[in-house]
Amino acid sequence: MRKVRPALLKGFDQEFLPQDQLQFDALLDLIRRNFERYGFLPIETPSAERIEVLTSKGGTEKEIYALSRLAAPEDEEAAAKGALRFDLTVPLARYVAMRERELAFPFRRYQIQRVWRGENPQVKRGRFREFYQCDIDIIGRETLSYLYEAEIPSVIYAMFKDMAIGEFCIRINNRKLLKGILQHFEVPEARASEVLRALDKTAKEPEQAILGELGSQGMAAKAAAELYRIITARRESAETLALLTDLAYRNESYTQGLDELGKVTDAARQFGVPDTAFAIDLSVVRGLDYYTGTIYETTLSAHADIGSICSGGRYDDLASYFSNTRLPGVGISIGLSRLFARLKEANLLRPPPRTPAEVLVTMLDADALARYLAIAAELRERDINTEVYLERAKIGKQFEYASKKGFRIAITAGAEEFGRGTVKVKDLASQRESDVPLGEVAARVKQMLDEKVN
RNA sequence: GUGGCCGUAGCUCAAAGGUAGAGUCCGGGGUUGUGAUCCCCGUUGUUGUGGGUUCGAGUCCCAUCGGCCACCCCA
Repeated sequence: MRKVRPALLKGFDQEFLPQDQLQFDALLDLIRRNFERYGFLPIETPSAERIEVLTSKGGTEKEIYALSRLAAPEDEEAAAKGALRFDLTVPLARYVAMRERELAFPFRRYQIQRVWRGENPQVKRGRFREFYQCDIDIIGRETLSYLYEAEIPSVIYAMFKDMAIGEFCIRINNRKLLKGILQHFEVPEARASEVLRALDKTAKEPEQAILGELGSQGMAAKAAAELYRIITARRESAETLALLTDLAYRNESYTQGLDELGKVTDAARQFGVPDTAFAIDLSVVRGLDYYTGTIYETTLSAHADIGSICSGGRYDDLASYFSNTRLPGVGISIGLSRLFARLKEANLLRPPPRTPAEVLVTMLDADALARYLAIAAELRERDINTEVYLERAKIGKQFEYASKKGFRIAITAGAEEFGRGTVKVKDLASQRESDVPLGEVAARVKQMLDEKVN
């Protein structure tokens, strides 16, 4: 029979060997645990949504995968109603708009699910067509206190501290402030997004390249240089605020943005985020379509090349396309697939357990199966994850299996041991083996496992 | 979508126009009931696909498909 070549689809290639999956799951669990610590509630939404819901914001068709059956007749295909979601924010907006009357506001939810984008994948940078996002958002009804904007850095801080992947910096900026600055430099509205995009590259590109870009957007050389200087000033956040206050640009957007930035950073400190972990950074631009106020971007201090590991911001009205109620919100997103890929590449992840089970009960004598199963049952009763080797195989092969899979303890017993009322308990790492009376097996295994942790 | 690089065993790669190989992995063995080392044996290929040049093509030429990288954008 002709075999089908086992192969994956470009960009749909994130599957792991069990050992890597365990490591991935550990990272996911850590993120979830921290979200829950702050009282965020879990939700999931369907993988596919109505096309008009997904495209309500416009401009994203290119990367959206539409749904259609393989055997669909042409007319049906043309009428495809559904498509795979490309982020978790649009589905959230739809979700909240649909359930406004049942939810408790401010609504705090976390969502950890896959999303799909038809862009060119770049494996080395952790970019795929199917990937996990971990989002938290806080949605208010009509109003939402700036204090929630200050709470977000606190969640980020707790989470990445827990991850123990080195020093990181939560860089904070404000879209209104940026808008005010551009207004001051008389950048026309139509050119604003191009200018911001250019400023967003200050970390990657040399000054000359950016000044050139600003010039081609119509800025005078002197103004461009001045703008560049302000945007790239790196100071303690208090100093940056003082500097911005001194500039005293006279427009509403600037004044309001500066006020918000001051209040949010001040409050973040009260939430316990140390000054070493955050900074005001005017070159952070982020999500031009979404955010209207505070924006965040987090990077690792020792691994700038990894880029942003978590980003988000405040928006005035989440569900304006779906509801008349004004729903302001603030949230962040972690690209988990990307984060995992990059952290693993940089060797920053803790090694995972090699198997979820700690004990392997070998089968030396198939006739004694009942006794092996009884030992395993007793261990599981005591919350010790245990596997029984059920294939008839030479004992050497069973130990090889135990070693490869990473069990910590193997239990072996045959007629000889059972005759004495004992079993052999072996620590696989140290290769030490001892006889243990049947009644004490669980207690002894538990003791060995506890010792190893310390 | 635009530009550059690359397709040989499951994986990493040799073979510079003349019989397709190595390492690794995987499987078996090294006499009674103990794994990571070592030794022996073994499986694996329409050289991405199609055409052309040649006595002869993995190698040269053309086309095509696939992959990687950069740009755009973003997680």
